[in-house]
Amino acid sequence: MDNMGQKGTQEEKSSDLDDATFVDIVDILEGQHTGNEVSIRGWIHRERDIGNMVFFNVRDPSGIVQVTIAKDNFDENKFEDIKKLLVESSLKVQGEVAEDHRAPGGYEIRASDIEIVHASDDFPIHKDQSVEHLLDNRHLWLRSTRMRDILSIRSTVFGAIHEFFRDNGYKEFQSPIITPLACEGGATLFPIDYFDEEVYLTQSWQLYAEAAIFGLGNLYTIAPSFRAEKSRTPRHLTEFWHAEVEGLWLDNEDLIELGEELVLHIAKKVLEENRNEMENIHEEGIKYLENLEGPFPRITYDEAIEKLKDAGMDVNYGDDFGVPEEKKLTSMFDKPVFVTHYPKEIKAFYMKRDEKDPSKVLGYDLMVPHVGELIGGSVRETDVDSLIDRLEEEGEDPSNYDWFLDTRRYGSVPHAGYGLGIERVIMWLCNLDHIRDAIAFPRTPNRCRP
RNA sequence: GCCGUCGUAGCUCAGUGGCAGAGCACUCGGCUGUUAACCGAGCGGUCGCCGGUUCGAAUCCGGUCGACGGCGCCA
Repeated sequence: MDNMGQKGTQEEKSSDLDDATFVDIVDILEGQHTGNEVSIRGWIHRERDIGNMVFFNVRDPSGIVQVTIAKDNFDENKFEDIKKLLVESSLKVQGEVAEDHRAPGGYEIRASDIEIVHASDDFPIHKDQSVEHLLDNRHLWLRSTRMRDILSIRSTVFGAIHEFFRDNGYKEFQSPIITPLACEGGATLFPIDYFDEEVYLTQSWQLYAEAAIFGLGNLYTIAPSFRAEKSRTPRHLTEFWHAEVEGLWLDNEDLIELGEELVLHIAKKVLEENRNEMENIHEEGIKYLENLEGPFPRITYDEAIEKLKDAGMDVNYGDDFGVPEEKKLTSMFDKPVFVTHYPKEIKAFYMKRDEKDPSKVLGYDLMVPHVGELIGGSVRETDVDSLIDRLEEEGEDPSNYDWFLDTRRYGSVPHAGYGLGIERVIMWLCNLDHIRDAIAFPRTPNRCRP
């Protein structure tokens, strides 16, 4: 750096921008710097040139403020260079902050000095944008205030999950991503070539966690899960972030409470940390979250079927709920709803049967409007012979699960756990039309780039 | 996997059998208070691809590829 070329040296001499202290734009908009000389750095969000004056809306990660550049304050060449800048050019600006009703946001910086950091090429995203174009240019669309807001909320959600489980004595445990095992019965796996052996990307951390709790105790994770299903819906990703938990000695009621408390904690943290983002993304959601408290309603599968029949829907005992059923059911409650005690035939092999009614399993789905299933959880089957029977019913070869079955051969104990789809939580909080906006670089059946 | 819609300029779209168009972006010119500024000019095309019908195809027909929307499957 001390070996810079001669070009521009004179300019740097007259500029304080190289060793300036930069302020966040949000603080200017909150009136903290009014009347003061400040420096900011960021990107040109919009640009208007009216001849002898130029207006930039400059964005940094905290906000957007108008910068006014009057020709009189700059030498002619510099002013011409500034006029030529395109949207998304990066720059440093020094100037006085003024409150002015003509400026968007009510404040502006009257520039006394500008350093062009990089003059942008013609930015591919303009005012007319199709879904396809924005997805093709996702790496650039991440600069939008919309994606910034959603991904800020996402960051809070991840933090809240870690905080909740750690505060409740759960340890973080990592399972392998590469695995020879299926886990969820129906879901399809992505095969990978592991030195000429076909193995898979994991669908779930659960089976490995069930082995680890016997030593470590209660566990959780946040990890990606992969599903090779060509699901063309607004609620599915092929790669999604999965919060999973496995706890010793838990029964179904404990597990319901653990799910409810997690969801309430996430909602509380987002309200605390992302009020501004929520106002931009889903203002009505703020009131909903403020009023959200436990307990959430709990109904059994049988009750759900009855309610749907009473509402005139054509459903029969034994059916799993499709989109129309989920919509109807969730619309009957003003909070997330737990549906418990599903028939064993429509649930995974590892779920424990209810002793009071062995046709049902001890587990639940937590459902919310617009998104569907947020959490799926269950008490785990602890009897090795029952597990083998269920695996055979699913057409699986129990010998592939031998190490897992060992967890039931050596001091088996009651335990339970659930999985939460984090993008679905974000979709619910932000009222997103599509789950792909809940993640920076979504992976769907038709798209795995950029 | 099934059903549907759409592929024309960098972007958003119009054109439905007879000269390839508009708005925005970009370039140039004008403008000292703009608000995704405005005014004038310019630049910009393998009409997704392959084949067929026709004197003539962006347009009609067959196929194919891609994207998007909905269902199913699941978190």
